[in-house]
Amino acid sequence: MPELPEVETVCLALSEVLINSKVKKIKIFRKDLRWKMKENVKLYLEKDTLKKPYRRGKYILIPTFKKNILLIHLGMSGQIKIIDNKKNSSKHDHFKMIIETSEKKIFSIIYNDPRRFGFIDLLHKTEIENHFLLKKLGVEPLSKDFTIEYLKKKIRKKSTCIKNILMDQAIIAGIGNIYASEILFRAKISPLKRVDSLSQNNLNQIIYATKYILKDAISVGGTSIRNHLQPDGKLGYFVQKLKVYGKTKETCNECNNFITLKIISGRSTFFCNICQR
DNA sequence: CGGCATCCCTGGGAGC
DNA sequence: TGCTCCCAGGGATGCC
Repeated sequence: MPELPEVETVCLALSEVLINSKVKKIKIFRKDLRWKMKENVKLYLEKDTLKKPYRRGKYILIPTFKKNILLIHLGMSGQIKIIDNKKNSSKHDHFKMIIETSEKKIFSIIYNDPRRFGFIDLLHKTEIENHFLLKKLGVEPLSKDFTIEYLKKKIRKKSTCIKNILMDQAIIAGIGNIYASEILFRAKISPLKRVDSLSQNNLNQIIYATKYILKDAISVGGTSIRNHLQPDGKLGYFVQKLKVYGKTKETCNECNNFITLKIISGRSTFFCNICQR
């Protein structure tokens, strides 16, 4: 499921219950996710108290009072569930954290991931800068640092198409396959357009569209497709606002031309070949 | 170095 | 209904 807006939605939902919650118990059902989960996740986290979660790219980071950080990546199929403590665990629940909130309520936080492309890690606050996954990440697209100067610098000497740039986590952190298509439709630029042929105006359109689409998606709880739900079980309504993603049997709402599907770097890419140039 | 293919894993939907 | 095939929102790795 999870691109930046979905991960942000998860962070917001976790913030509601996690801040100042005490970790009563950790249960690890499976360690072999994308990388093997370390034993210290359980050792260090139990009895610690959690602080406000935040997001970096598609990673969720949950700091603790003992200056550790719980790092969660949802991969392709990972979900966080906030549920009643008494509920039985389901298939593909790999990690469970029982917490007691500052109001003495008990919840289970579940990490469920059928494909196990996700990852859970625990690191000390000081290790954040050098973490092998986090240190590669590019700019936050919703931050002030995502500027035309930044983008120009990053695409200099590159010849690949703009869609690959939007999806490159080392350049912009958090955009995945759905939002790359939606952003480029909004910007009216073809996903196939080589970055060395983009005008100043094109780059500005891309930056504007990126911020617009991501903010809009966050405001409605992300996109629910393929069973992905928000942590409280609610749907994310951006699925109703998708203009091109998965719409090959439908027409462009601007020009009535059928939406085109093309595989770019192995990923399905949707666009209107009339409106997007 | 850049760009692309391949691989990790399971489930759901399409098509027969 | 049941089987097979293909596809899936991520990202590291290895090859050219």
